[in-house]
Amino acid sequence: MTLTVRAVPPFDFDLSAMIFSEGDRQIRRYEAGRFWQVIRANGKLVLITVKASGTAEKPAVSVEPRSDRELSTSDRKTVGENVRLLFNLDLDLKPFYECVKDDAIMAWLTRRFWGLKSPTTATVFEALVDSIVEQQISLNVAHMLQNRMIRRFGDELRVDGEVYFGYPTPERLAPVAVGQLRDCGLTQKKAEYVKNASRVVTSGQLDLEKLKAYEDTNAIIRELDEIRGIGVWTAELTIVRSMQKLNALPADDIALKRAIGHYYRNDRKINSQEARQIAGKWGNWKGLAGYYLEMAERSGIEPEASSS
DNA sequence: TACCAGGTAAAAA
DNA sequence: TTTTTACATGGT
Repeated sequence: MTLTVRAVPPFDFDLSAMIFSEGDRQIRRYEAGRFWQVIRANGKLVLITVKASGTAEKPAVSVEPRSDRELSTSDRKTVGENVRLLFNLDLDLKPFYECVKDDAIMAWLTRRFWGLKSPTTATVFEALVDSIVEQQISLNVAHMLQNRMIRRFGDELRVDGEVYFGYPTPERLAPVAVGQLRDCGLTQKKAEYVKNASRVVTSGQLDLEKLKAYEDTNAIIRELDEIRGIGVWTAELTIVRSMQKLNALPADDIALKRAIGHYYRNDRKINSQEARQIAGKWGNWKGLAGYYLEMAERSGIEPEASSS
């Protein structure tokens, strides 16, 4: 049973899913034109497999949901909504492209990555925990630790004899012993942060999903910042990843500074102030512009030398 | 081997 | 009030 999902053009599925091509096959991965991941639809675990055909200007996205339980019409509708969220399909890139057209570097990137949309996590909680884990250490190491956590505490779904893991819920993480999180490689402090953040959510003290509706991004940062272990950097990273608010940008981020310095300052090291200054040209699209830069660094592309 | 990697809170000055 | 330090782990 396959369902089709609407996507606002331009949208290049292959380009947008590329970020998941190194992923764990039992958790989340893009391979040979297919993306798959376990999500929750109305409490049911569902393995979704997403494919696309057509062009960036006329994209055709389809999803095949599979579960060990019967899926109702309502469940399938939820699956479609989740896919639109995961790949940010309702996002219109045109205003972003228009906004940065006078920035030569960013304009080049938008041509090169035409149709690239930044992904969104299924839940705000997932982005929050991932961001905590990513504090201070390299992404390679962070991904390893995250995968260990997901494999250890995530819900298992068996489909066609294969086992897949969904991201652990706050209910699952709140009661675990700090030592168990440390076994995954987290520091003592990070283990405490993750457990505490889970408790803040399960106790009802903070409704993370409700923060998405806030108009004021700074108000969200302030609320997240009150959670122990969450600073401005972690809050901003959580917002850009999970809330489809692409105006937030962690200007203190060491990788972002490296990328800006690389493309805008001839590979020179720059400070946070300089990063903010350059990012000023991106208006309300700082977060998405930062994503394009990150993708540029990953793919190792360079602007072609202008002929004279 | 030593140092760095998409920070943060707590201790020390 | 501002500056320094511990933190875990994999890559280089």
